[in-house]
Amino acid sequence: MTSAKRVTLTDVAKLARVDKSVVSRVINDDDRLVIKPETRDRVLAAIQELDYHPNAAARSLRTAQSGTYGLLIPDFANPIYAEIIKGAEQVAAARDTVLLTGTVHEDHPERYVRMLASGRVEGLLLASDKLSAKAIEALRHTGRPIVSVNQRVPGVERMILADDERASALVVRHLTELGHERIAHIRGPRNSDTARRRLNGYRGALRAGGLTPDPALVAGDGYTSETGAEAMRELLALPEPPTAVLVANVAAAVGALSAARQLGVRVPEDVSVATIHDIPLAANLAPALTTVRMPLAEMGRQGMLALFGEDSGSGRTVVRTETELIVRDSTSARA
Amino acid sequence: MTSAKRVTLTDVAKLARVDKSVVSRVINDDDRLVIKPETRDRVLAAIQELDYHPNAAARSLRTAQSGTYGLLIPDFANPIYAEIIKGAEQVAAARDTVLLTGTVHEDHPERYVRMLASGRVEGLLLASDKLSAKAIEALRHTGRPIVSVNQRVPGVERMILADDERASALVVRHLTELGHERIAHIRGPRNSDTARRRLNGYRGALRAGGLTPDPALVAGDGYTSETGAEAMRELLALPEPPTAVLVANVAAAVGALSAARQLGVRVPEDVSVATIHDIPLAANLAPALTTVRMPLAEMGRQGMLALFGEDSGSGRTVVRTETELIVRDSTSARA
DNA sequence: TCCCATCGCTCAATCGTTTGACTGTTCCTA
DNA sequence: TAGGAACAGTCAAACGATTGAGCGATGGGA
Repeated sequence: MTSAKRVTLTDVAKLARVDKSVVSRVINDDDRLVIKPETRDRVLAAIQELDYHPNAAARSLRTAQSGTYGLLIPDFANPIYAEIIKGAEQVAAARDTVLLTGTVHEDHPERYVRMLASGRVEGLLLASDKLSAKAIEALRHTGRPIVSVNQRVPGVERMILADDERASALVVRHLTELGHERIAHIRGPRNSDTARRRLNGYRGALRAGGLTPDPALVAGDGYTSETGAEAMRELLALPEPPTAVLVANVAAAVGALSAARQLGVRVPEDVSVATIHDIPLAANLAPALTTVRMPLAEMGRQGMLALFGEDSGSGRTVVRTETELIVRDSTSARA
Repeated sequence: MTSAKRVTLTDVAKLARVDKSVVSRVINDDDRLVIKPETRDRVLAAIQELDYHPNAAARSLRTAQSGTYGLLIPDFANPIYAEIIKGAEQVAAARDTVLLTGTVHEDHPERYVRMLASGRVEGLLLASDKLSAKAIEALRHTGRPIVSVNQRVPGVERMILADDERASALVVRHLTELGHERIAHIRGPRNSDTARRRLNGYRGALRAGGLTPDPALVAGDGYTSETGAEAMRELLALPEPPTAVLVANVAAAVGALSAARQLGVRVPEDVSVATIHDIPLAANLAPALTTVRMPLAEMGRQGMLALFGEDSGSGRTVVRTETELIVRDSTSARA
């Protein structure tokens, strides 16, 4: 009910019997301010008493800084973004800035341009590949810092990547150690940067293990359970089917598992399955999936740091820490 | 490279050879402005030419409106919030306002108070029960609109709820129709509003079906797979175990399923299992779970509308649309 | 004793928009 | 032909915080 109109700096100054500039400097710890302790106390008491909170708009207007950063993701339903968000939020909170997370709507790219251009957000973390080239150009044109996370985005100078090649390699090595030689790959979308890197890693690791990549053992073209199921059926229909499959992501792996089940092919007895991204779902499937944990939260963290210009290097950063193979029930020694 | 310092209304006004107030009124479609079409065209051309974007801070300062609303959730990793976010974002985008979604950190409730009090956000959608009573009181004290979604929050006047009682009832009816009579309930946390409502619905539906609720058949106290597994073990250890179980949420159901598997109890042959919230995971488990789809996106939508004051009623709103039983493989006729 | 430095503040301009009030033309109507 | 209405804008005061410059009083050193 205490619907006090609105408390401003002037109100506080009046109550504390000082100029509002003093209040402002006290709040902002301005070291050019020389002040008697008792005056400072009066100011602080007044702030307390009136429950004063600085107006964000006025502050932004004067300082040309909003203390807000944006994080663009394609879809909240995909749990890998939850991790990225967590890392980014952590850094934002520590820097006392606000993180504005939203999904990209392809139909309205100008929304994001406006947010940057109007000064509402100071910089953007791009974790989505759903933005068109011209939308990105428009974003870049605002002159505000933009950092991409988890994929290369043409035109964006700073990027934070996971070591997708190594993730694939970890799986392939695990499978070869189990005695597998016909190792297939269900790949992600052709236009996806991560999918390409995972494919590269798969091929490289095969060669490193003395095996020759067989083009017939690469199937699929998507990150959904439908494309995964379809690709699995293709592979299992081969004259000489694979004994193990590296699936590019968990959604596709879920599809692959159910396709195998429907065909009466047992996992891991008849075919081993492993995938990339250790989201909780992976552990709860039957059989529980062998996966590679990726440093998603760390990537969010580093992305945020790069936005602040607090990162070490320049250009591309590959986050290697935390990448780890998690062996569960979906892979076993070759029969 | 065109690093023009910063384009303001004054720049546009100069180029268009009018007063800046004219430009402002043109932009805001002020109907009190009378203007020659050719002048308006000059203004629009100047805006285009300079790529002018109104400064959000200045506008907020003057109008005392930020065009930003907050949505607080406990955890991005929980897919039910992805749905709520989707609905809320939709409305926000249609109203041309910005939605700021963030997770609640219990350690820093003043963060949210500050955001409201500083005028950064104009209102709050609360989808989290992680806020302490005094944090909520502090939020309320800002005098800004607050709407809770998916649960009752003491002190918050507007709330959007799903019909959790009915969801439980749908499952119980489905199970009785399959011939089950010993129907158990693995309940959610004691301090959770949704958990209580689901329990009530379960009891009510049993009675409506002519069955007497047996306290021994209610187990559990949590929404995690650990509590679900534990509760399932308890139930299966009963002298006369249930033939069907309604689990309060999917996470607990996942635990329940794996507990059953470990004990060699088959689902649905030996015991039927069903749960509430039709998230994608439910369809991908083995066996695929029978669930009740809840109107989460619709709740997000309505919550946002309530924030705008555009909702119909006052106080409590229960969203019934879209609630639907999805029968899959985890429930079958009693053996 | 005088001067200057330091202390402890105050003054006022400024950030970019919005908006109520106001001004100077035309034009129509009585 | 005077007077009011409609037209086509202009003026200037806000909104609330930040910040460089300024200014009187006190104290210390030469």
